Amino acid sequence: MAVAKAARVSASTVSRTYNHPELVKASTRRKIDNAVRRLGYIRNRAAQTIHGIRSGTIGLVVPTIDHAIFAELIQSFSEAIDRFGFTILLATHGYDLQREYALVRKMLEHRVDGVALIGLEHADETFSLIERQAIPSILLWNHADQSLLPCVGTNNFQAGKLIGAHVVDQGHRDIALIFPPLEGNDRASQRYGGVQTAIESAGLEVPENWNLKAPYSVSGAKEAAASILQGKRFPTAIICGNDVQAWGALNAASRFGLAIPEDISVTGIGDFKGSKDLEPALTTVRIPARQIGKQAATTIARA
Amino acid sequence: MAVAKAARVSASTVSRTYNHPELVKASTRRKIDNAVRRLGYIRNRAAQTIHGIRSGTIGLVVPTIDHAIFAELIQSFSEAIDRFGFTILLATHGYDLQREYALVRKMLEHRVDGVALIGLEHADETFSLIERQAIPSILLWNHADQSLLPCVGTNNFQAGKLIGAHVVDQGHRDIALIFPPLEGNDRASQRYGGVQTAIESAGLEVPENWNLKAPYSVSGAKEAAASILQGKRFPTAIICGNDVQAWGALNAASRFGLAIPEDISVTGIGDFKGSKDLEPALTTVRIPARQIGKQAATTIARA
DNA sequence: AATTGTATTGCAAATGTTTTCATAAAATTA
DNA sequence: TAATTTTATGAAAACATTTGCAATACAATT
Repeated sequence: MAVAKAARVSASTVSRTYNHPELVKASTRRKIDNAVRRLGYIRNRAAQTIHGIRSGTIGLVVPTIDHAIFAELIQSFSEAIDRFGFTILLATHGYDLQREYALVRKMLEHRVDGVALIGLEHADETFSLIERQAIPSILLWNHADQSLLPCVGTNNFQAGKLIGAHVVDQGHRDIALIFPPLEGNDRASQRYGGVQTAIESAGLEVPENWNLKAPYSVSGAKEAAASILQGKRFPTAIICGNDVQAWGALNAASRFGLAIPEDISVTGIGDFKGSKDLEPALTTVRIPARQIGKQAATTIARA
Repeated sequence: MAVAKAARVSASTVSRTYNHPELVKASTRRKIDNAVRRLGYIRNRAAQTIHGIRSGTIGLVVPTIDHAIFAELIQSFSEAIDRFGFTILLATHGYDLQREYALVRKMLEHRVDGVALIGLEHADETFSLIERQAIPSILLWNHADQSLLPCVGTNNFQAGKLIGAHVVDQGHRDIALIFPPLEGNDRASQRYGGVQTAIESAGLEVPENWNLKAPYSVSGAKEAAASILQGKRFPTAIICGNDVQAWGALNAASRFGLAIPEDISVTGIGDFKGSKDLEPALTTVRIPARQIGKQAATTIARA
């Protein structure tokens, strides 16, 4: 190796200077340091990794980053994992669980020291892959006691039920729903289930044309809400699957000149950082993204 | 190697099955395939990397992810780079350029095939490191002709000047500014410079107590705006350094019962996806995050 | 001066893969 | 059938590093 040559020592000694400096004489260390600096040498982790030494990376595979939903989570996960000396290998699958499988495979090719995925629902191959490779893993954002793999997150069914019950308790009888597409998204599915459960157990029902699926974006939800508000009959409450869509609905209500919460109530479910500052205020269930990220990082780094 | 043993062939043949399958007999390939499946074998990229074969990773170092500013950029960059077969190694430095240097070093230890950074301003060591290691690099988000390294982004000075001139042209004379801290953030600095230039060249001046720096968050800006609006004299326009802060200012205005844009004008600079759907509408300069990400990915993948 | 102990370093093997070169086997041609 | 070409495979070196073991050097003790 070049540095060893330049410092006139063996490769072993260079290696030791990095990994067990106390075993090498101060003067030798200085020689090596100089050579390192002179040549601009940077250790090659790949070469370490094939020795079975950990790669120092954690694979993080998320559906998407740009909806601000996961951004906060990724940020806190990244910060926390960094403190353990790991770096994140990041990839997005766009709610396609087959792609997720392929991405996890790719992560394993890179010999990540662990994988973190969003949600509890994944392709069977993904589960068996993780199991066979015996790679530390963690599922984020959603929580269930009987999960196959370790998970940290909230119980989204409960969150949905909570918000549904809250709206019903406020006396609303005409309720509309705006949710994202549910396939491949167990978080949304469970929230939806929770909301429906709460509504049904109050003996209510959501009419077909008030039960909408809209794209996971402010504008998508705004359009959906507008289509509801255009009708001659109005709901008195719109329950949205998440804060981004709630924000869209809020904007639509403003556009129609409706006062919140006098004329209409809009609720979200809290995966959105800015929600607490919205005017008019949004009723929402907070989900502690930062805590989830931090806790997850700790769990997987210790594995 | 285990697979070679199990299939009773040499390691060379296994390698060829992956890289030059046409060179190996179909029957042998089948044997190897079976062994691979049976053992759940996954190629070790680290071992390839030490051969000088590319690692298939690009290092992306950003100030932060969770402000939704960069989320869209990261998303599009990630998608685009994925199409070239690369995976992202992601890290955040929290606007600390020394930390950024350390992170870039770490990326180089992992032998990334390229690095992408945010902004044009970086520690000298960072520049010399990139230069010495001759690693393909790209600077995102900001653009300048005389940049030391390749960059794709917008001219933030121009953006600032544009919005400043627009506000002045509308006849505003009492203008307040809310910007994020400028240290280590050349995007914000340049916008600020542009806005100030526009204001000064109209012969105007921003009073000290209307020229605020606030944290890069909705709530931070909301507070700052509130402190301005509490005074007995009001500005007729608030120019914010970015859309997140503009959103905060908007919320503050709503809280004070001010109508937009009749009573007060609020402008942002567009790094925020949902801005176009805000009610009341936000005046802003759009920055094409998706395009920047895509273009950057293409540039660096080709390098 | 001989012995023992300790501190420092190098050697060689190992890691998982790719690649070049050589060789063996099979197929083609004369 | 022999000679030649083609196809398929293996052996060995290379990549950058770590590590166990051996060797050397030096100091301390007897």
